[in-house]
Amino acid sequence: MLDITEVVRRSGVPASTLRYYEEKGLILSTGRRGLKRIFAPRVLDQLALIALGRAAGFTLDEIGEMFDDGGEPSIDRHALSAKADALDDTIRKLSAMRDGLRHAAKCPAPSHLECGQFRRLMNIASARMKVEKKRGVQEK
Amino acid sequence: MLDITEVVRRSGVPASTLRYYEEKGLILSTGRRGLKRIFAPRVLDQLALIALGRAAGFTLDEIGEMFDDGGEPSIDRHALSAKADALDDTIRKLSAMRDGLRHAAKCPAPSHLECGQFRRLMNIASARMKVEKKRGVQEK
DNA sequence: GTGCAACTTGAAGCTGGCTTGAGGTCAAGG
DNA sequence: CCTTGACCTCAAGCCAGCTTCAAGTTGCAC
Repeated sequence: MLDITEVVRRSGVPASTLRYYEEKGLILSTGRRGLKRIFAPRVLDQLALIALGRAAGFTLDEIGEMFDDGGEPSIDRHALSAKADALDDTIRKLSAMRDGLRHAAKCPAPSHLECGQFRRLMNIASARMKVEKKRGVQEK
Repeated sequence: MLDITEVVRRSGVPASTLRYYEEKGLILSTGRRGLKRIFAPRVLDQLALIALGRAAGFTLDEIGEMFDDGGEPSIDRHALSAKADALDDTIRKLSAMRDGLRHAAKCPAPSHLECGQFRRLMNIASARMKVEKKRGVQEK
């Protein structure tokens, strides 16, 4: 049994986040010592799985559905495939974008606007904007 | 010269967004007809460029720095390369994630937790979480 | 038994990129 | 001249995923 401090130390997840996850029903504390939450060691796996899900682009709500009533992971393999496909899609778009950026970086045209490839890229991006409702990729 | 309705129609960007961009200094209206904003046709290129930048993961502030005082694009080629590299990095991570998901989807282990590859993936994801301050990928 | 650091709670705040709403103004059509 | 309705402004709201804050408890060391 681990107290919250120990979970923070071993998972790297801040206490505030642990409380938030518990409130959301993603993890469960098994009791208290005084006020302090006590967690079963299993929570470390659950947190790793949450991290994985987040990295793969699942929302917390979606991740919540990946645990059964007992807190054991029971992941729909279809959902995994679907997410893999979605990732593939994202990857393709980002690759096109990367190639365009790379071209623009070394393109000899005086202004990027005079570069055909750059204009094509712009048009793709703005056409996507017209069609897509909401989709974002952040890179910090 | 285009009024805002025309810009909306031709760019697909909502009027509220145009006003927001103008407020942020990303685009400039060249005057008014009554109350209505009037834009130079150039704004369509600017909007396409903004869409491109957004799709490539630039923030609006970063995109703002890509226009010179006159509103002409003057993009630092180094910044483009750097962004391309960042995209590459993201693409690599997403690819690893996709492969892991795909494996998990067809892995015969009774629980994903018993699958070595899945656990490795989980560990990578949670290790990243410990190290990284803020990085996100949204899909859908 | 007392101090105090570390925990607790609930609510509010933050970031980015917009959207929405209330209330106001104006040009054009009838 | 008057209505209509598309635009305007400014402020507030929304989303996810947290973080931060103020105020309240607590276990443990002394």
